[in-house]
Amino acid sequence: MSVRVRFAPSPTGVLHIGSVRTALFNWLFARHNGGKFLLRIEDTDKMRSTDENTKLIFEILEWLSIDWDEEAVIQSERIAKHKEVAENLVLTGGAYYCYCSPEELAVKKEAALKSGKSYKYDGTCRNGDRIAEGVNPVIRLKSEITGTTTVRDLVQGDVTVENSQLDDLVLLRSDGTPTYMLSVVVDDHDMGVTHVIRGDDHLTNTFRQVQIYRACGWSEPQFGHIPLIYGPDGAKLSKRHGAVSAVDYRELGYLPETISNYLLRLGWSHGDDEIISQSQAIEWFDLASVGKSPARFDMKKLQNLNAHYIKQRDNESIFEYMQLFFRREVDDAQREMIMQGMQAIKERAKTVVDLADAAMVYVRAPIEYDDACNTYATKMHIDLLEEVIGMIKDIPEPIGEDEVCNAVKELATKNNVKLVEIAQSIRGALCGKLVSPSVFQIISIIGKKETEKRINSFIHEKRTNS
RNA sequence: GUCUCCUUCGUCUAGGGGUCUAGGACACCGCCCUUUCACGGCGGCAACACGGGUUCAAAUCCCGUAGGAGACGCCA
Repeated sequence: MSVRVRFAPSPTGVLHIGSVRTALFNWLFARHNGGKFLLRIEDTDKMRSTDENTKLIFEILEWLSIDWDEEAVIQSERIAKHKEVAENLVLTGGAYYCYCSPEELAVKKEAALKSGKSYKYDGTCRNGDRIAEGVNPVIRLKSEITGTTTVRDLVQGDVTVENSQLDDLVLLRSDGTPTYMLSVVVDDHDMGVTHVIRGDDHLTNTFRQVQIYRACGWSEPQFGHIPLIYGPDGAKLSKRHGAVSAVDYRELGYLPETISNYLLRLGWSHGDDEIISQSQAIEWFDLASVGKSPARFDMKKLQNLNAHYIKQRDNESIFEYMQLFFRREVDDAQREMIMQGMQAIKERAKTVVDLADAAMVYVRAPIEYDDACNTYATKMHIDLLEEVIGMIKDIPEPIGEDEVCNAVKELATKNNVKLVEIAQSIRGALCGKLVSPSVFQIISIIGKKETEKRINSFIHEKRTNS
């Protein structure tokens, strides 16, 4: 039987980075096994689901080159089917109507909590002999109360629980809508899902779901519960840890290949390999190598990987991506200059945002000067800059990097100062800060006129200030 | 509280009885390169949670303990 897996996100919030990993693992598993990767949007909570979130799910998957097979299933369109299954189950004796009101249940729950016991539905209506007038009943599963249930989990191994720990879960709410537990089982069955790979927060739900499969007389899929991603403090990754949505990472300037590679290595490994391409991932991926222990999200390692993939990308494609982060129009001439400086700025960038930022030195004069520049703006430096301007005038255009470099070195020797003194003051004048690619490279790219203009502005600014 | 799962450097991990004085990567520190910052190169620091077994031999197998996490909804 060929493999069919699914990714079933709920559009009640922005797609969590942990969900993205679940999608990735499912996709890799399907592609590795030559099976199908299906998508199902679990939008039954109409109050909290939004079209915007649904759109983002598609968008992020496409961004990560995670393609799905067949048409995405919209869960809310299948409610009638879920309902039918629940009602059939009542007919076959696998489920029953329960007339206990939420208020009654709340009282019992409170009492259980008070006496220090864990709450479980007590089965008041289980025999079907109780009907309360004027109450819309729910449908509950008549689950096994003796024996044990074992899930042979592909990641976690065999996990067994006493059936007495489980209670009769609600399948259909009093308003006639199906619960999550029912919907997942019915949909997975109807979609022919063979392997359910999801976060291990669902592991204990699995026992309940298995009971539903059995009550319906359906064969169960295989399960693989992968550990969740935690924040740096070891708790479930959440908003307070910073970026949690996949969209956030895109906006922070991370490349899709970075995200895939990083997420894959979180909890899964292939020997000592760190840099893994998508095709290698497909070739190597297996559930057996997924670790059982949860992994913490490490932003530093993500950045390092991103820096690696930025260097890997060709200039054209990275420029396209950078444009999302430019806060101004970039004309063809400017584009040309950025392209010339690309290699230099790629080496320094951790994110595409860094890259877009760094590219600005080729595009425009500094908007303001960092305080640090003052160290290289003493009278001596200003005088030296005057000389630099004179010196540059003598060099014919187009001005070469080595030429300026040699000329400035000569100037340094002549004035008996270290090269760093002149280079840094030029840097301050050209960039407004003391960190940038080679100043000689910048001069050769932006040209004589622009160099002169920027240095003059700097001199003017620093003279009037002092 | 009950149930379930987890536990190797700060972090991600390799390892599946002897090849482990525990390997790699990120981070950190130092040196080299150098006009700054990076990049790159070289080197360093740093871990088998604890306690009992089993065995000639345990990071590896078993049992406890401790710690952590998740699940216990008419949410998904």
